[in-house]
Amino acid sequence: MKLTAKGQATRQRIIEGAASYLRGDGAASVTLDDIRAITGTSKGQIFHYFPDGKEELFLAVARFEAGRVLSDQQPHLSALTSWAAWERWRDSVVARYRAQGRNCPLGVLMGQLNTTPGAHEVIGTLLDRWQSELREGVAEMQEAGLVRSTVDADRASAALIAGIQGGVQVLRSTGSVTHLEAALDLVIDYLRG
Amino acid sequence: MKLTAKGQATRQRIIEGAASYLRGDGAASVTLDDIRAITGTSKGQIFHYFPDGKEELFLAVARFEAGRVLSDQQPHLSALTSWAAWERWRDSVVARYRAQGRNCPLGVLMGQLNTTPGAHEVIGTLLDRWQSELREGVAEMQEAGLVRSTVDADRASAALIAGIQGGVQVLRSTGSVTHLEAALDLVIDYLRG
DNA sequence: CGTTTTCTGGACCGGCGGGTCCACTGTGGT
DNA sequence: ACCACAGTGGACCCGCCGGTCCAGAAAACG
Repeated sequence: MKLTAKGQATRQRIIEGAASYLRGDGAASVTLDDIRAITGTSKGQIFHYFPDGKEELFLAVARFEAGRVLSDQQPHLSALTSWAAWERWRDSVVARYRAQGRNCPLGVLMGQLNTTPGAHEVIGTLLDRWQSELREGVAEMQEAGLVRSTVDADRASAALIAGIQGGVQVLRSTGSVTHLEAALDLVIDYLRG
Repeated sequence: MKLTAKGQATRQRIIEGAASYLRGDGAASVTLDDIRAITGTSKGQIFHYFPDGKEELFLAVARFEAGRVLSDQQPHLSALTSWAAWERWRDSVVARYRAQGRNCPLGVLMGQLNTTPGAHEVIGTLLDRWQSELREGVAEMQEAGLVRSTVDADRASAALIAGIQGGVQVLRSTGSVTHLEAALDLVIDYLRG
């Protein structure tokens, strides 16, 4: 499908409008009609830019949001070379999710995209990238002699990912970030030895 | 509402039938008609036993499943008094979720019950109970001198809960239990000092 | 027994929401 | 200027699904 500049802009407007809607309150479930209203478009346009309909659109939004998850942690995530940097990263993660509160755009999206292969792929890619940045950070700390070399960087980064995911999940049901903080702090303490 | 013995039995059949259906494959979303077919009942019965319809029924199923989550960890969960006991508990959790695989009944249920207060309450209660058993276990280990007293039992149990939740979430998207294992093992290592 | 209450089956309804269609309006290229 | 094709609006369709209703079977109760 050929897209002119105008077309590109509209397509992007749909994706970002949907994303920003999901970031707001009261977005337990989303319909194409919601998105149409919010983005000031029409059914025709939605199916013009996303011929496969809901799934294709929602996947695009999910990819967009997944990108934000990582970029919101920058520049800290890519430079975990000192304890101070780790702390800054930890704080940025907590701040981001505290601000997000109970509304988890990706969570809602995953709930709607009922376990389609594409949905798994988006989440899988996100977690992979995320974890390898963390693993890299741990490895660098080890090379600098700041983390004992007996620590398994793979396992530690996996535990961080799990802790964050779980912390966010708890945040979604209880509205509290204490679990997220506990998980992050405990793993960092573990790395400190 | 008065329920005869027969009525009780039917009601329970509906709940357990729905639960067992959710435990199986291909249950990305569930409709009342699915449940009707599976449990060999009729619309009339469903609304007879669950006058508030879908939400009431699904909450009942969620409570049932939440109970299973804890009872599946027994007797280990309530007797975390030695490192061997902790290992047995860890193994039982991993085994349970490995067997469950990608199908997370509670996860699906939460996806359908769109953030109703009742849903949060069920999850909140489950996590509270779970975490206090763990905190109790950590405290007992400290009293026995097996865990250093500087460890914050509250934080450690919160981190465990987060790690488990996140591990299960990763399992749901990737099909792998490595994150769950990493989180559990790292926290237990941390407790060991 | 009879009667009252519970239990069961299933036809039916209404609206919600994804998806289709088509006519109309730009816009870019030659 | 024209034409082909991208972009836009919105009416319309239809299957799904939660929920209603009622009639009849079956218990419980006196």
